[in-house]
Amino acid sequence: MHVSQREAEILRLLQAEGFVAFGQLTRTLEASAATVRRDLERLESSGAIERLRGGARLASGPAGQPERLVGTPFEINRTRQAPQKAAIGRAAAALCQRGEAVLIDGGTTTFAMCPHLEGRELQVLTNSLHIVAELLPQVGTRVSVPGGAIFREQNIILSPFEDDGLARNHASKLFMGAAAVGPRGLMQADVILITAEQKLMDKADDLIVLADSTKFRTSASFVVCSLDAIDVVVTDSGIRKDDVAMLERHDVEVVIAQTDQ
Amino acid sequence: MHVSQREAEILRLLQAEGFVAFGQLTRTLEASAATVRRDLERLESSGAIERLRGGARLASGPAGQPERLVGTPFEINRTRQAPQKAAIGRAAAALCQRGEAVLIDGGTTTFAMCPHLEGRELQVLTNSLHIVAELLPQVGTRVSVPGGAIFREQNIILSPFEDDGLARNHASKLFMGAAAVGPRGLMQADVILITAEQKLMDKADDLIVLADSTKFRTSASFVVCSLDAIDVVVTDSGIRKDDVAMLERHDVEVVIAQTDQ
DNA sequence: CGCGAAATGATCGATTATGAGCGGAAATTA
DNA sequence: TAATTTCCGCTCATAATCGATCATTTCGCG
Repeated sequence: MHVSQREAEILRLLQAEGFVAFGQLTRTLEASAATVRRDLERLESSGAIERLRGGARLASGPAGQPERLVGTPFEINRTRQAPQKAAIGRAAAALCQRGEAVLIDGGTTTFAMCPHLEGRELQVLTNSLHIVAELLPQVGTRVSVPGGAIFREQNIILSPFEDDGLARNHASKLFMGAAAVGPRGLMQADVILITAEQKLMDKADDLIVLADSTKFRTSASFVVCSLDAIDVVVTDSGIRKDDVAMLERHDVEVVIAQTDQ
Repeated sequence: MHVSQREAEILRLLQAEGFVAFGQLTRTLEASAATVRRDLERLESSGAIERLRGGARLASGPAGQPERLVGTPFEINRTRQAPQKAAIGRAAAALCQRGEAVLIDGGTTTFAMCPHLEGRELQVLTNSLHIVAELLPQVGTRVSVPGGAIFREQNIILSPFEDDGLARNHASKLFMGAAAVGPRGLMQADVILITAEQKLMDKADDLIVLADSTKFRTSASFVVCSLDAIDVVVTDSGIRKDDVAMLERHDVEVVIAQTDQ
């Protein structure tokens, strides 16, 4: 069994149980104690897990919130392309004017904006409880949510009705993630997001899409809107020239976030 | 079972019951008395719990465990009358039919219902983010929220508009806390709660008030509704006979939760 | 095939968690 | 008040874990 296999297995066990005992790992991985120890060291320094005497558990997020939520698709996705998402989040946050009213759709890329919104005194409306939890401690930021049922899988609020309590709501910018972006437009993998996102789009002047560069080389099931509806795309330096050209042909402004720093 | 698991379980039991007996801990944790003792010592020195002869209870005072929430009115209030609130929460949860749609107003007493709602497959609508966070991990429970702005102080969602996205919403029961209950009716200390609670009352058939017995011997600034509007009061055995008589004169059913067990 | 780097396994001393036993303190009961 | 029960704090022995070091194996590469 190889390093990557063992690490994957450790994370799998952790997501299933929340905690793994040291002895259990040496047995299920069929590796020596020293090896397991080194695996755990590596995972800890990468920030994925937290070691305690006798075993390890998933790292509690930046806020140390209830461990109930770890192991969700959201948490797993969050670690993918993490440096790129962080850079994109910072660049997107920089687009906000002080005191502005903005909408932030759910997703791990838009979530990366949150740490950089502190002190901008924004009025944020979001359907993502992850984002709510992240923004709530920021004293200057005002947070609102639409009405509706909470979908556990995505941890977002969706209303089956036209009426979501936001009829009077309006914002200058809408920040939205994407499963994929291609010539046919912005795509999502989950059908229940479509109507919710279209409702949000009606409420905002500008649509700003956050998508790391891998999103341009893939595809997803459902088209949310065409490229013409997009005003700005924030991505990372891995984006290809022809994708930039494709976006600019549709009058989309392309912001490339620098991952360094 | 390991340290972190045991500590989490102790805190979970404490939240549900308000008090745990020493013998109960050794049995449910399947650990020796010495180990349980050491766990309690650790939790006590961290300020999370308070030990007393025969068991432990939640620390009264400004020292909850997630640092974020320390000092908030909610956390301070939560430990007041904790065993009584836990008993009231259990009794109130028992009033719910399987699969029922209920409204739960924010507050520390209504919050105490949450651990006992698991497995009842309820459809819960609440304006309290504390309750949302507590109910979300329960797989059978469906959670909805109204639209509106989030007030950091109370951690609840309030809408300044008539329209809160819940026009089509209805429930058979509304569970509500109170700052005080007296001859003039149900009282709250915070004025911004009044209109929100009146909106909720319109959506439910029955109003069930959760109030520990100390709430009958105090007063608060704002009257939300008269006693006649209340259908059931759930309280603890500390309530005085004349208060019970007062409630029954207004056709209020009184449920007295037993703290023991 | 040989070399070097990386990964793995084994060992040792130190630290820590756990369980059992004991004497004393507190609460209960007679 | 005295006897009894229960609980608490303490010590000690045992077992597991940890960090570090060193030998061995595996793998990649020329």
